[in-house]
Amino acid sequence: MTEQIKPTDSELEILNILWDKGPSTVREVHEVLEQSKDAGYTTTLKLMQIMHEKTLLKRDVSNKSHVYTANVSQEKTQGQLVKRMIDNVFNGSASQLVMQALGNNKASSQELEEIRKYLENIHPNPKGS
Amino acid sequence: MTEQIKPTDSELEILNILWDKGPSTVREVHEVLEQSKDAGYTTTLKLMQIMHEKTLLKRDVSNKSHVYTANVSQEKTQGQLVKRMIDNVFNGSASQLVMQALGNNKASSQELEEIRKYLENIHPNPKGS
DNA sequence: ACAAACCTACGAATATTTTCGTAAATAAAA
DNA sequence: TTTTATTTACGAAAATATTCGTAGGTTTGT
Repeated sequence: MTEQIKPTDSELEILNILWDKGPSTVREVHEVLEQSKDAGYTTTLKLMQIMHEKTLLKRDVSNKSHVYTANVSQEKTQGQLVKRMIDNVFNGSASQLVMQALGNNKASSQELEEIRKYLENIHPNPKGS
Repeated sequence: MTEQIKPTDSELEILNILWDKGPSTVREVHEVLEQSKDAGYTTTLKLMQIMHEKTLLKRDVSNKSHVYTANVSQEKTQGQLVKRMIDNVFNGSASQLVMQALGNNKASSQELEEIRKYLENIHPNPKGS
């Protein structure tokens, strides 16, 4: 069994920023975070330190301002979160999750088109709709 | 804005049982729960009482053993959880979630077929571009 | 050199979630 | 009736997650 990645909501926010920006200092992460929520600087610092202890983040201590990097891939993390949702919320049915994600205008028509193409690749439609 | 349904993991387990079995007593829920985890009876009771306070559950007190029912629909709850995942994990892209859910053999070929049919039936509302 | 700004580490307060022991009431069994 | 089992209510412990103040060190600006 591969290790379970289970970031909390706050941790996920930080991972998102690091996946987006790449290696960053606490200050850099905090400045992005501030735009959407209000938390003190040391709160962000503490969170990232904890994430480092959990090995969710790597860090480079050679400079005064430590530089943190995500130590789990976005793909793999997304995969585990989706799998968990399929199991816990959709009783193991991936298709039910997909349909829920496609309903209610959650996806634009452009996105729907993307998905159609993707589907044809992994499961070509013999009739060619 | 509609009320936010945000069940915890434990609460979701209970909701799943109630959605599946319909109105049930604490004992009935607990017996199902026991099969997959080990927790004491009063733990289940307390959880369901809290869920009732939060109005996640309704209850009928006319008998000695109270009968609980889910007070949120499975559809709506699933929808909100999926939307939250799209926002927090996939930066708002439903298609990315879908592709993640379809990759890595998370869906059987039968499921893929279901999804393909579902997609053909969708009449996309052109709001995104 | 001195002060101001910045950074980390640490500990602890808060908040939330999960767990369960115990007491009181009711029902069932003996 | 007396005992045993079942159920609720309550409170609080335990576990986890989030927040922040403060101290001490380093760098930067004057």
